[in-house]
Amino acid sequence: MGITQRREREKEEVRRKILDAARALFAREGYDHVTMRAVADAIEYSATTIYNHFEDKEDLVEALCQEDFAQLLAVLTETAPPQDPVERIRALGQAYAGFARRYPNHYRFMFMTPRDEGHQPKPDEPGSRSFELLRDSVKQAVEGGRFRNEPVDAMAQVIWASLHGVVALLVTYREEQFPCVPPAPDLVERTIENTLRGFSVS
Amino acid sequence: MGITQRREREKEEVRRKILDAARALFAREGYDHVTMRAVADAIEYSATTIYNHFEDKEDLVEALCQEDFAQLLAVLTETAPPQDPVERIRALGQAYAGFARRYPNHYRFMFMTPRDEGHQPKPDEPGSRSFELLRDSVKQAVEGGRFRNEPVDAMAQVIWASLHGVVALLVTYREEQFPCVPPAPDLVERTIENTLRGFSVS
DNA sequence: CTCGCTAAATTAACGTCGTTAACTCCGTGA
DNA sequence: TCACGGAGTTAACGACGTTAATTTAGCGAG
Repeated sequence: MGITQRREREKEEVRRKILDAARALFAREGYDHVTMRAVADAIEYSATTIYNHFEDKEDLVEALCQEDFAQLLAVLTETAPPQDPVERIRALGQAYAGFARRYPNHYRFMFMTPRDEGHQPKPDEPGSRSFELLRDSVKQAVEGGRFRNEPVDAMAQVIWASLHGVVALLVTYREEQFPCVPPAPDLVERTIENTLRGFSVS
Repeated sequence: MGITQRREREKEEVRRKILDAARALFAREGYDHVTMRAVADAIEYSATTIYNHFEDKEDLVEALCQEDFAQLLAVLTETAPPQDPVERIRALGQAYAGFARRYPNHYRFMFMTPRDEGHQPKPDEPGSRSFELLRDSVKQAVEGGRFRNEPVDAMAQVIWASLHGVVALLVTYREEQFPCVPPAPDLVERTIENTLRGFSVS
């Protein structure tokens, strides 16, 4: 009686194929330039088959996005985290920036594309978990007297925002497209350092 | 013999109508959701007329974008700039953030949309001029001993990046869509303050 | 006055996109 | 053996950006 199970497994395989093909195309071309037909072509199915596995294009990309958040969380946790909380925030920032620059199109959709109105992240989702990593480190930095005594959530958000800003610019603009002057080669590091310095007790 | 001049003036009027209608729609709906046909409908012309005035949709939005950069520059310069350089950076940041939050769809296209590969800003363009305002203030802050003695361009970029980060997040996500915790109500101010504090001499 | 030219505007159409409807095919269970 | 259900396909719809062909209007030259 494992028939329906085999059916489900086969269906899951096709779903995986779609997701993998979509991710490859998506990482190379970006959301707009990836068509449902192109994804279908890549796995040698007809375009309408995708609609047996996903509601629509947004649903497909949303599923992709969830996996990307999981991968980001993996990147943030895989390297042995330093004991020192400030050092750990530094490492988290570097890993975060590395992920963003390695997968700019994914980053664009994860953090630079408006979400559906109804959608809101649950506490156990990888996205929230990633932020918790940062928040916990900030909390420890405060408790250890390394950071100023300000609201932990707000400080974590400021750090995230500042870091997001620099990678968002680098993901969006080519070097020669920066206004006035090209980006400093160590702009990411400088932003991380300045943000940490701002919160550190002298 | 002012005939050709009148002709040009009339043509310019239509161009203005297109730009104004496009801006209104664009500010409300965002780039993707504004169609050439909708713009044409709004000014009661046929869609193809737009192509007598603009190369294509990207050219139209690019022209719009140039005007928006000019308006941003106006916003940044209209209020009397404080004498104190650090205070001036603060005021610039507040004005910049205010612009972004008042015109989120414009901000999205100005600073969050990849540019054509060939395009690169000229030094006298409003975009570059705006950045120069910030850079000059940073330079004065350094010379006045208010800021650390680090490369001025890099510091200005860090400030811009950090500020961009916070407004980009606020422009992209609704309050309930932030991971884990909703955004601190004064997140913009906190980000500005922390960034300035990071560069200030103790 | 009229003819022909120029240029702006329009209508019609093309190719592509996301998506839906109708149909085919096939393994399964009665 | 046969009806069922679901995965997959083909065909098609409506909307989009854009282009080609056509119309229209105003001006100068004969």
